Amino acid sequence: MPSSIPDIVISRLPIYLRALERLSQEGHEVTSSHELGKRLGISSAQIRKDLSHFGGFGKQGTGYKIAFLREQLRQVLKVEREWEVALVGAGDLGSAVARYKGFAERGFHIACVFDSSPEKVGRSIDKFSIQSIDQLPSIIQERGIRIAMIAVPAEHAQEVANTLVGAGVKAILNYAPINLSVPDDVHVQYIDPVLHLQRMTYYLT
Amino acid sequence: MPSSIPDIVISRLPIYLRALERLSQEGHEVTSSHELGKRLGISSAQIRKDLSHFGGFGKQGTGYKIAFLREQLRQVLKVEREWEVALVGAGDLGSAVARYKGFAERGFHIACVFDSSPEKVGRSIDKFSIQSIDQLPSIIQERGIRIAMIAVPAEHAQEVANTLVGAGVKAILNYAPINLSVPDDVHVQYIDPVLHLQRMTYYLT
DNA sequence: TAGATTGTTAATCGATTAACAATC
DNA sequence: TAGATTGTTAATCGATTAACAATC
Repeated sequence: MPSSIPDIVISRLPIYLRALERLSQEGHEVTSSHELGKRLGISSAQIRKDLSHFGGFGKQGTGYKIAFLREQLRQVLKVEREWEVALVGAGDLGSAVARYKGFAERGFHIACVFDSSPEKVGRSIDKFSIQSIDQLPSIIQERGIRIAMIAVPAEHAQEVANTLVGAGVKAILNYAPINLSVPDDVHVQYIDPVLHLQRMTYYLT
Repeated sequence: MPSSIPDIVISRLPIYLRALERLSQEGHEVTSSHELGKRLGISSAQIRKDLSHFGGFGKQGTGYKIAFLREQLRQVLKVEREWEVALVGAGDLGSAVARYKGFAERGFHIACVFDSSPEKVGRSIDKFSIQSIDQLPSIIQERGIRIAMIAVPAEHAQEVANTLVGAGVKAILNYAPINLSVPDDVHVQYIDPVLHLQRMTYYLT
């Protein structure tokens, strides 16, 4: 009954996964909820509780085998496979996103890049040829793409989201500094670095 | 007694502020907790409760004057002023961050850019001349910079953080996909777009 | 005035933590 | 075995929501 697992638990799993991959890189083979918690600033009880939603991955007395737990988390999160992602917006921000290597390195492949500006259509960013937004629905439907990133100005983000949803996209990473309205079965995550800075200035001085 | 205000309340204020600025742009002059909540997917009760920590900004029967509430929130968050920010890392990611116009537009000015690579030192990204990381402590201390962004590879992020903290930085926006250990009086926020994508794939299919 | 909406209190809900039996 | 650490239950803690008097 996956629907019974709180969103907040799901949201922490990628953090655990990232830490496990780092520990693995550093040559560790085994870890414990205590060690993991210390690294992440999270209580060991919370880590054990979160993991217990999906099964017993550890052994009393010894902890967790890193390679095993990592693989389990990858499967739970469905990131043991590769995903194709559509990118909308080929301005400064969209170009930077398209050039960022970190997505493909971690299993998210940019499959197509769209822009509404006729001057940009046909040009390339790295290996990506920019396509017209008019072609977005047919291309996304044909390739069965479920994930998209929005990197257009705030004033166009909602209409782009509507188009994406209409084309069957179920997960949107939104770089535009605006909240999107989408149906309940569509997931949205937001990236707005300025917002993060504004969350810290309150505490300064 | 600002210390009594929950972090989670502070973290929502920039979201409210962003929505208010948008409403203002769209020509609205007045709003209500209900309208704001509908836009943001947050209950009106929560918005009223959050705001009430800082004072009574609204009027019964009519709601909130957008310009006034916005100004109040800007002062609470200390973003009515301009802030200088240091950027560490001038690789692909750091260059993209340096070129991003959104920071300055919203009051966060990149004041200096550092890199450890001798080949990069002396070069420029846009108007920023890349400086040696060796000069970081003295420059940050002289200019009294309190906020920094880290855009270096994960394996160097912790040492960069240590240097920044030593130089007096109290707020760090970390683009490296790794958790940082810092003293209690230093605030850290994280940006890792892949992590956000991994938070959505769980729900797909 | 009547309708609308705030600010706030009390109730509910959910998440985190503490504690410990089980067991490696 | 003795020490360590899990998985889980119960207790605590904190955040969200509901409700409403106050009042514009």
